[in-house]
Amino acid sequence: MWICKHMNKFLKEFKDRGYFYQCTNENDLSDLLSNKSINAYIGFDSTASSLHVGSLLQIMCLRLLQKHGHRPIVLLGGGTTRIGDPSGKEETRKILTAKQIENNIKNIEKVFKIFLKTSNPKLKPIFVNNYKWLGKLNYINFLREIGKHFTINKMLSFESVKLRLDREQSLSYMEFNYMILQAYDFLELNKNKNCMLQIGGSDQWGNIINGVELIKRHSNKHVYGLTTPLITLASGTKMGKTEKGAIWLDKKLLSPFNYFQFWRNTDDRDVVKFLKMFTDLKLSEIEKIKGDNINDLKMLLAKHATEMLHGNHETLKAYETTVSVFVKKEINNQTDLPVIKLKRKEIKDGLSILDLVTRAKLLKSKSEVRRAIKDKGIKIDDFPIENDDYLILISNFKENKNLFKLSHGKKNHVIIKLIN
RNA sequence: GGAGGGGUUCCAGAGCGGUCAAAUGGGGCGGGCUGUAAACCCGUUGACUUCGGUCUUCGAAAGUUCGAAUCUUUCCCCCUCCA
Repeated sequence: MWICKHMNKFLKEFKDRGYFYQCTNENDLSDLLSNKSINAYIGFDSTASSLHVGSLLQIMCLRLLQKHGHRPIVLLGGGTTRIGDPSGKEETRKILTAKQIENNIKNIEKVFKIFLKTSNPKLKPIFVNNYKWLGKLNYINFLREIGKHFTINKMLSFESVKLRLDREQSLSYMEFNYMILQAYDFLELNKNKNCMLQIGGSDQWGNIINGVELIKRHSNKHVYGLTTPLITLASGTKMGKTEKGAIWLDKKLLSPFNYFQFWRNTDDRDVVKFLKMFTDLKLSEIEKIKGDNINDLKMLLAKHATEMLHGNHETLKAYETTVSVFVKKEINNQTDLPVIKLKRKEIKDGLSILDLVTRAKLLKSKSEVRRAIKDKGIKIDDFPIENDDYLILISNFKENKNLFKLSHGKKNHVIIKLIN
């Protein structure tokens, strides 16, 4: 434990928060981080139009870096996304068009501008797109300058490659080159942005090492790699994707209320871990409160996590909606729940509950609604609908209230509002 | 190049001429218990329905048959073994 005394503060917190998986030359890295302010990068996939919580740990790493006076470089892979990383993938990925990728990058940048906002110009994130250099590569020069540093023997031994070969799944030459390109990215960032460290998920270890070694051979400089663990939930699934879809970090794709609910519904066993990982609460503080009521902790987690992404105002709304839906069981106009508007004339002769539930997107088909009704799973203001021939009428709207709550199960609610 | 095995509903995986919208398990969804947990228990899990049924699904196309996921032919794709 003698190392701890000297351990760099950033690294210490990195470990204490549970971000650490492995790193190259820890002692040297620790010294470097203590002695000066460095630039460090993480590459993000640009295959989707936004990021989801699966990338949040990485983002938090950059945030922590910034907090300790280092500057984050965000690499959005316009070049490598055109290739597709074979790591952890069983099949060749779909190739996106240049236009799609550019749009994705633009949208993803917004996420970082939120999480990495700072008033210190020296710590502002640097955004880079590797298409800028990868797109210009000259094949012959590249082979001579970079390719000579890679042996096929070694490349074949990488987990990502081995897996595909062992299973006799095809691995295209294009994908096989992915790791070289990522290594080249690091070299490029080292040369032009003085980047000394690459961080990534543990599945990126091989790719990161390649970069570290390439820089050593090519430029005779020492740089470092650091990886984070793959987070699996206590329930055993991967973080970020639920049955209902990905937990997007974009309110157009997932409302702040649903984002809040995602955190509120964290498994008991993960709560303290997530408080450390995904909030800015001090570790000493978390130690103090970790024995508190588990549901209070979940609310705290949800509040902090949502606030970081969606801001104060949206979080308050999400919080109040949560309280009104799950605690007070009342609804009001200031709700974050989706609102479906009904015109008076639409319900004059009655509107089928089947149509209303599908229109509210609580369920996809009328058959599903019928089944749900049989199971007592469709409720209006918490009273289960008994029959699937139920009709919505003006009388459903109580006096001096022009709305009611329509629910599927305990967690899916929609406000139905009467308009003229 | 030779020999064989297979593609089934979200996934795994039965079915091998009618009783098959298709066993079973997982997952999902709903209900119960609770704490908007976990575990457990129950129900449900193609679409439309006037609840009588109707329509679309078993790799693709064509065919045999009163009738096909099940048989035949062609095509596409996977896998195992031998060279």
